[in-house]
Amino acid sequence: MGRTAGRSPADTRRALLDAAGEVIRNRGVNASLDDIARHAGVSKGGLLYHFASKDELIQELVRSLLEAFRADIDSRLDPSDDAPGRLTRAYVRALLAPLDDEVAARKSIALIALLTTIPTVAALVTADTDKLNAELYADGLPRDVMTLVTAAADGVSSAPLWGASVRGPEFRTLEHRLIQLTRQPDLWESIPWS
Amino acid sequence: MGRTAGRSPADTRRALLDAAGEVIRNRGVNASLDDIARHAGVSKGGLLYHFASKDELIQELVRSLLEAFRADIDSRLDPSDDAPGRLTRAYVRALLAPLDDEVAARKSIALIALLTTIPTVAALVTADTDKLNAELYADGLPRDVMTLVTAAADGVSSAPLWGASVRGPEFRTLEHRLIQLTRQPDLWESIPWS
DNA sequence: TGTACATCAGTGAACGCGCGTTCACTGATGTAC
DNA sequence: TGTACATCAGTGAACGCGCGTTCACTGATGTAC
Repeated sequence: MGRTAGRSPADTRRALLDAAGEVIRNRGVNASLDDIARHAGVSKGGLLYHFASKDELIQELVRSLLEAFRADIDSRLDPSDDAPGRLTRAYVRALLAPLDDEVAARKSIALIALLTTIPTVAALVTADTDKLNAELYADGLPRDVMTLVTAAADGVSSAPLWGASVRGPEFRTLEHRLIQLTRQPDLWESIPWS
Repeated sequence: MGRTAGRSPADTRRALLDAAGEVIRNRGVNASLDDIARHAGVSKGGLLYHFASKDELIQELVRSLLEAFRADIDSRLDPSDDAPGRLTRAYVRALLAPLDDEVAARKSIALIALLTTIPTVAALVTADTDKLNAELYADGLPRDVMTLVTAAADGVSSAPLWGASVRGPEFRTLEHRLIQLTRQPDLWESIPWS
């Protein structure tokens, strides 16, 4: 098993990705490999044994974050729900879940946005976004309702980027309303717009 | 006037800030001072004559971006409109204005988000956000309507961060609907939520 | 079961390059007389 | 109006430090016999 006692290489790899996320979240994209490695209890050389370069580390980190984000959404799909809008509902739940949620995927949204600075990362993220958006558009809701609901969810989830708090009760109410709109899109469509 | 012919020191300073924005937008936060200076047609030493350090340059850049953003909102206030929600309407117009708008303020939202990585910048941005949010909360709309409308606007404006396009006609419709909700908040408040 | 050898999972020192910052110098404009 | 001097707005070479990457080495585990 090598020099490090008590954990498998796969554990070390995972620990390195987690450390990369945490350190980058705090210190920004130019956090040093030394910082990251130390955070995972490994030497810089050890980090580079697992990831051949900093680019590769970050690429893998983003991939794992995107996967976790998607898994978070999927885990919020209601198995007993196969009405139109079920994916949209899971999306809303995932993005509006309380920020102090223990699920790491939620916290990582800001991190992904941050990493998008790097061009190769941006390409990865765009591809993922396109795929998810296509699924949302095919979720069976009127396009305008889906657009409103996902935009509002995106807005709440992006607020922390600006330092705004979304802890107020109005955001819980908003979550309920958005979900209700996906269940009964007519509530929106039949508003007597002047 | 010094060595450079044809522009005042103030022009050079402005050119440096603009160059910093453009270069950082393309190359990320660790764009070099050399790149930025060259983009403004000045030597690295010349840049440092105007801004004593990279930190100071970035701080000033952010300050100018925040000011431009706020000026963009204010410029969209309708002088003939003093009904409740007038600031919220200007906010929606500013955030949903077509992305290819010539106004630089709109493009810079992603840039500010990007710069928020840097702790000192984050503090500046948070303070600005808090102030604007306080004004929005005091804009005379029911809190739930204001929360929905600004969240949706935030969501649309943050979409480019993820590589998503917001060019579709549904986003123009959304803008209209959000504005209408601020004019007649009862449209939302009187929905027969089950 | 013991021994020899290979491999795996690292360590940590050294290198080299990029970049922020410093510094000595400079040429055009403004001012005093 | 011409001359001397000060200042302003830069230039560009040099320095030094941090950080990504390389590299020679190492100790624990796995495998063959």
